[in-house]
Amino acid sequence: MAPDPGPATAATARRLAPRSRRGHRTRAALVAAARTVFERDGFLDARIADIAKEAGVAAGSFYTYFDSKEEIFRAVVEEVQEDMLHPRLRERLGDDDPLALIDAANRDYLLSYKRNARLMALFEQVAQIDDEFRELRRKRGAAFVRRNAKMIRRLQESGRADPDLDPLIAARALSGMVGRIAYSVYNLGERIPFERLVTTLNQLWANALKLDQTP
Amino acid sequence: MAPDPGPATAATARRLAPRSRRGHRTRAALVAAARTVFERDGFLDARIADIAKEAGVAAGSFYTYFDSKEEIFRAVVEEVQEDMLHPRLRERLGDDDPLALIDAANRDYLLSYKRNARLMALFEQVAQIDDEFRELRRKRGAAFVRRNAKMIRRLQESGRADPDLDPLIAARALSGMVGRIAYSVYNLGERIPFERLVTTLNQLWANALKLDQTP
Amino acid sequence: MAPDPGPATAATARRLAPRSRRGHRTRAALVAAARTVFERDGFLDARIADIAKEAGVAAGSFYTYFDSKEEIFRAVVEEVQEDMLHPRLRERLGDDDPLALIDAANRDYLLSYKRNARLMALFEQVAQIDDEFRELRRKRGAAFVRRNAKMIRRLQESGRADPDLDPLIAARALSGMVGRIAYSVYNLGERIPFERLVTTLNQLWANALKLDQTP
Amino acid sequence: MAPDPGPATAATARRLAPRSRRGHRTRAALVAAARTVFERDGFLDARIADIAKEAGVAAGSFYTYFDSKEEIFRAVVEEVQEDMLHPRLRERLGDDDPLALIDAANRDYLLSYKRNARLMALFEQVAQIDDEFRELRRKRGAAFVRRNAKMIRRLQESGRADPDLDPLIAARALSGMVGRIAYSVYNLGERIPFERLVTTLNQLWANALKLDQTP
DNA sequence: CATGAATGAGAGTTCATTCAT
DNA sequence: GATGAATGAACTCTCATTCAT
Repeated sequence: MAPDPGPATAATARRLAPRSRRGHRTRAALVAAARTVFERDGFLDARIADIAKEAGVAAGSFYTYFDSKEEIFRAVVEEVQEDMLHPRLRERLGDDDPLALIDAANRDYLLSYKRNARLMALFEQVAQIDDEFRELRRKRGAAFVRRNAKMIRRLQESGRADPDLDPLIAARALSGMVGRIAYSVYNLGERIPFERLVTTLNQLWANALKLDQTP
Repeated sequence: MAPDPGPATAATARRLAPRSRRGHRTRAALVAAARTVFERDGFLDARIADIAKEAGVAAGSFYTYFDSKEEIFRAVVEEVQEDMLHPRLRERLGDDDPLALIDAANRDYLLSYKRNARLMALFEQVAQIDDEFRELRRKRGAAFVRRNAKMIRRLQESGRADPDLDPLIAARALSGMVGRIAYSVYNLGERIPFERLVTTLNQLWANALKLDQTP
Repeated sequence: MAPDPGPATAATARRLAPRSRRGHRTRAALVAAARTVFERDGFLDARIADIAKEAGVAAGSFYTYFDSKEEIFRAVVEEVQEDMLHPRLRERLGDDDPLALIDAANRDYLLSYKRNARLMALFEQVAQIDDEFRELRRKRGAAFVRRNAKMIRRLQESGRADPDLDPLIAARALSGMVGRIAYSVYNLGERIPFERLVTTLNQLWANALKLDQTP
Repeated sequence: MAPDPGPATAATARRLAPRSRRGHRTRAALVAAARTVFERDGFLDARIADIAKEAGVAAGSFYTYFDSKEEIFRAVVEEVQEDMLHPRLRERLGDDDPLALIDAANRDYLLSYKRNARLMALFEQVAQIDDEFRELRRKRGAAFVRRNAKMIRRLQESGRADPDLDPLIAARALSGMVGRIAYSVYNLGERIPFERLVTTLNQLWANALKLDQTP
């Protein structure tokens, strides 16, 4: 399974939210432009002026809605949050078959990672630079890990998973495994066919937890 | 097991190497100062002037030996290479007990990561920014993965590991798992006691490969 | 006669042209300031910061309109182009009296050279340093030469000029003669009274072409 | 005829002249290297360090013999002086045939210019930058002009040249004509075959002075 | 609200010149 | 004399941010 992005961080908008319709349009244009520019140039090389130009507004207008590059980046990230929330997953949480659950989680995570690969790389980059985003990333990972740890613990309790494993560390390790390989494949360009990747990750999870040996 | 840093990258010094004893001292002072400043301020916030000042030389002297921050960073990384080479590992490559081998590899990797944690984080940061270092990191990882894939294949052939696993993908996933958790623990500050961590990783490897089911 | 500056080189402004009235004022102030500073300090010793200060703007504002010293120098030169275009000359091109034509050309050239002497010297200096301006100067000279060569050829055909002369080389030589002496007088300070200079150059042209011997 | 370089300017060596044989060798190597580097890179882009390297000596050694780039440039120029002095010309000064005299002067000048074209361009460049060299160039030209003016005056007195010409201005103009066209051909690359050039210049001189009409 | 020009601190970089060895 | 490393003043250029219109 994979990192849980957690609930969308409430945008503590430092600047006022737009009140007019025109304001909404401008703000939205800026956020869209920022995503384009960030994905094209990376966070560091993206200039405020470029974002404004891409949005078709004057440079100064940027500051009507955002205080800094970090702030608009947060807005961009928030826009993508929903897509990363794996809504289908929740429905299956009641599912009794751990293998099906693992498959769904891995599949969902990899698909949504693929859809937003460029942005995920950006997020990684910014997390290396900015404490706020590092913390944000940590929180997402932690939520993920918590959920997986809970699942492992439940499986151990019902005698379906290796009882010797430390459930929290295992959850961390296995979540990290999926997150890392997604990064390698969709951002560094390592070529692994999708089905093959999902299948292997499922096997590794199942084996690691000894799911099939303790019926 | 964990990423193999591979052989030390030859320093393609663009500026001339020092020819006098004094020059050697200055160059070394700069590299040491750079490590200090990078670890303190991060790569981006480190200024050439600060590195020079920390080394006790004039700002211009930096350019006697290096062309850029990237170049001195490379020199810093190269200095640490040796420590990351796990020399003990090779000796045990002939070892017949896969569990012992895995334990040694994980243990070595985590220890050397811990010793150079700050620098590893820096390396990660720079790899997110600079293509040259991204590629360097990729190469290290690939060497690691190759070695692990070979081991997995051998174990499969001798009937001691799950034959259904794709050895290359499994190697990638499991190597990534170790690398990622090392980063979490030693750079993001997730608290996991060392022995506990090693033991759990060993278990996860052993389970994932189904080492104990095919005697 | 003398070098033809040719049509004004279109300003391939690399930075954006000003869009507001204020912007126009600032840009114009910079160009004026540049001329002042260049004429005072020469091209090499002129610093961007001095030009900005002379224009009464911040140093950084220079880069709103120009990318380099070369570029603002081009703008300065272009501003002076018009004055160097000898508009009166064209009107007399139909003139039938070659002596009057030559007198007009020499007189016009020397007068406009005198008016812009400092700038002409600068232009010469920069042409010695920068290929773009060397080429620009070459083009101007060539246009001049072409025109004079055409005149010589016509005079030869109508039997009014020495038929033994190579018209192109003669045009080059005589054009160069005027250009060079203008430089000597107005930039190196060789003292020759204006009328005397014009008269002598006219005589030399007339004699060199043998105008008065072939009626 | 053409600019007279005048007598070699005494090198007011600011640094001591070399006393040892080794010193002589080093100094000579520096001057030779300087010529190479100047001709390759131009005066402005030539760095002291490059000259020293080209000479195969340490950067600091430069200052054992020269105080500045200007000073070593003067040494380079002085080395070439002799070649520019047209020794053959003097022998023919007694020659009675003005046409032969003019031909010899133009021919000699153009040939020596061609031989040292790159250096002449350099000299021109430096004269645009440095007052000392501007003055040096002016003096050379003046000597040339004086000699030609004297010749013109003599021809006028003996009734063999146009008596209406101002001899000094004519000398300046015609000397400049040759100097300028030599520059165009050998430094700007305007293509004129040598014999054609000499012949045309001779004709222009002869015509301009009306040599053949006043027997 | 939008505009787009102005600001100016701050970093990188060069290289002539000095000087201890 | 020769070496080559150290110096540091000087200058360019960038761009986030402000602000008058």
